[in-house]
Amino acid sequence: MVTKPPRLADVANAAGVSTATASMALNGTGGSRIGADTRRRVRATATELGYRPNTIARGLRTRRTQMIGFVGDDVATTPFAGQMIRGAHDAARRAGILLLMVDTSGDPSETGEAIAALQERQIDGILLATMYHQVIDVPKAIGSTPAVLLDARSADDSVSSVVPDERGGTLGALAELAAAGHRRIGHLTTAEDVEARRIRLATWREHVAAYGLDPGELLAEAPQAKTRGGYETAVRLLSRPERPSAIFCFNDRMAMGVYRAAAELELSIPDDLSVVSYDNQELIAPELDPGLTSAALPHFEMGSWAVKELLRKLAEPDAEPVQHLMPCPIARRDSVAPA
Amino acid sequence: MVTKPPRLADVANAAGVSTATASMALNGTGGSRIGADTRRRVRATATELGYRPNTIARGLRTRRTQMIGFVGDDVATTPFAGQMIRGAHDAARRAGILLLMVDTSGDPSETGEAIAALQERQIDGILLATMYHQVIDVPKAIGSTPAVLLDARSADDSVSSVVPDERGGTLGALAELAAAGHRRIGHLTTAEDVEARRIRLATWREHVAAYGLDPGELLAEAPQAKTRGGYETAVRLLSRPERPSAIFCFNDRMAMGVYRAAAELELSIPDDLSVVSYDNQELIAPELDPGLTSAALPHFEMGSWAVKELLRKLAEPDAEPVQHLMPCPIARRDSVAPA
DNA sequence: CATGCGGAGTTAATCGATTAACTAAATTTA
DNA sequence: TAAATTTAGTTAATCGATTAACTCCGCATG
Repeated sequence: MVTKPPRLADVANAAGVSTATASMALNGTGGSRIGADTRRRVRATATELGYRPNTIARGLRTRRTQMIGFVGDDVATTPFAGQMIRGAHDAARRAGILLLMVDTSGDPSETGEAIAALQERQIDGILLATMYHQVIDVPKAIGSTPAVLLDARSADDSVSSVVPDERGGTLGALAELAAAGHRRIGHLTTAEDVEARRIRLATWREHVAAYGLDPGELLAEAPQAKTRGGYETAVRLLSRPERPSAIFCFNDRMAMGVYRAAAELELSIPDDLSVVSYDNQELIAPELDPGLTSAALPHFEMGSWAVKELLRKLAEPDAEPVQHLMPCPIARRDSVAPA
Repeated sequence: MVTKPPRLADVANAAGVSTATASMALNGTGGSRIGADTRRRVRATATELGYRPNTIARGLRTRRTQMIGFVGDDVATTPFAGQMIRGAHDAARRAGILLLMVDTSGDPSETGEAIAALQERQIDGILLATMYHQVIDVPKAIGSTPAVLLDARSADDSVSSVVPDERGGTLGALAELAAAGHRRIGHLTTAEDVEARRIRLATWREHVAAYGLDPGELLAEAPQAKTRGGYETAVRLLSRPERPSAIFCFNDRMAMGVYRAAAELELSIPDDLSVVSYDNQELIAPELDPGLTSAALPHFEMGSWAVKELLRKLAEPDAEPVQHLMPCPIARRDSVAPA
């Protein structure tokens, strides 16, 4: 037999008070209007009956559903982004909030529909996440719904956002090599025109310029940031007359190609060649042999920061938007040796 | 200036009808009670005003929120499971339903809380997903909420579920090798006691028995199903007097270790050694050189199957639970050559 | 002694939809 | 022509909470 879950009215009845009193007793609202023992009695009755409030009914009245929307472009699929969801999820959970997920499969026309679907469900706010660090226009469908961008910055900074500190991460990775005495540090980059490429490349150029080296000799570009591209480009770079003593790779997948190239050219990592990289992808960096030193993309931290910022926005609607750079800590492993 | 979104009452007013008529006109309910031109007029007014129904209010009345809960134990983090979420998400989206996600971080005591949090929000049903194929007890917190298990089967089959057809996938992988003329097929397994290990191992044993081979000679077990374990175990297996001409690996990470072992023993894949594996992990199988032939875990398909089954349950509450085996198709690459 | 006030509640309105029950006019049927 | 049925709506109840406005009692104060 299926018994219906108890409503607030059932609790109120059983405790011999009105629903108003029951509501105030359970929520601790209404100040001094509720006596201490009435409050205790109501609470006990609620526990006894196994009362759980109907958040839908409450949301209708209070205009707060304790749900926030997570809109991602293909986010659920990409491997690291799971951490972004988890970071957001954890911070939300701690505040008694649940995540309503929508994935747009990278189709921008779907984004508007996704946002509308969330708004129909009266979510309290929206997290807008992109698959990789980029600059976007905030979809106008957002309207006045509080929102925070994740792994993206808005062109006009009208909304709070958090992105990885790519420059800091690159400086950190290069510092690992510099500390080991490397000067001639090569860079393997990708031809894909993304924010990450731009910043990592520019930061590496600063380093090269600081040592008065020729970037042309030390830079190589693959058409795509994949293992094959890393392999082919590394073979070219390492076959040049004056090869670098260390390589900074655009990402771990390319670094995987560098390992293959080094093996083929009979260069031992890290003794003949030190390697540092970016992303710290969990299925790659620790699994390579030797373990790859890599600047970590702080997806988890970005996810929870975004939720906290959204909660702040909900608490103080007039607060100024904040653009946050999240540090990329270096995961030290065994791919760096003294020059 | 922030104008409030229009309510049904606003549409009804603007169209000069009652809210009841407006509701019926927009939803197509109420049979012939609404005239064709009234219906048109109401619809036009709704579009004009940009009316979007408040699903929360509707849900309070209809007891359908068009949301389903997705409870995972660490699911968001694990790499393949993204596909499971996406499969579920896609199927749900197509039916106008959104996914409310909760992750329990693998903590069983949290599962009850997670389910309660979802029920408070009046979700229409629950998807209960586990990180890897296993047999579980259905948490009693579920109560009478319609539920479907994902990548898990309930001990008493009281709830619908979908799991990968591990036996079929193993047979398929072995058939790849058999078709290439291999007889002496080794198996690298893991010591971890999981459902997948049991079925893959038992199915491989059937094959060995069918050819009258000695399983002891051809089987090797690593403590964990990781790259290092695969490497060490493969070195042992391939150094035996009569080494197998092909290896079936428990998973792709172990296969990655086999590749390393083969390189070290100067065996060329696939000419000296054919390799097939399981999981078809997207960051491993296609990235290895040569590409690894692997039986795919159909996470996406399981995700969407589970949603469809849940929708069926919602439509016909008295339907019998179904235990579904989802086929594991073979992803053919270049790691198999004729014996 | 009347008045004002704080304490402890209750009553009833409200959030934004859906839907059962009712109504009035037009049309068909007997 | 009167009764029955169909058409095209309207009115009001309802879902399960929250909360503004009101009541009632006892006590202190001028």
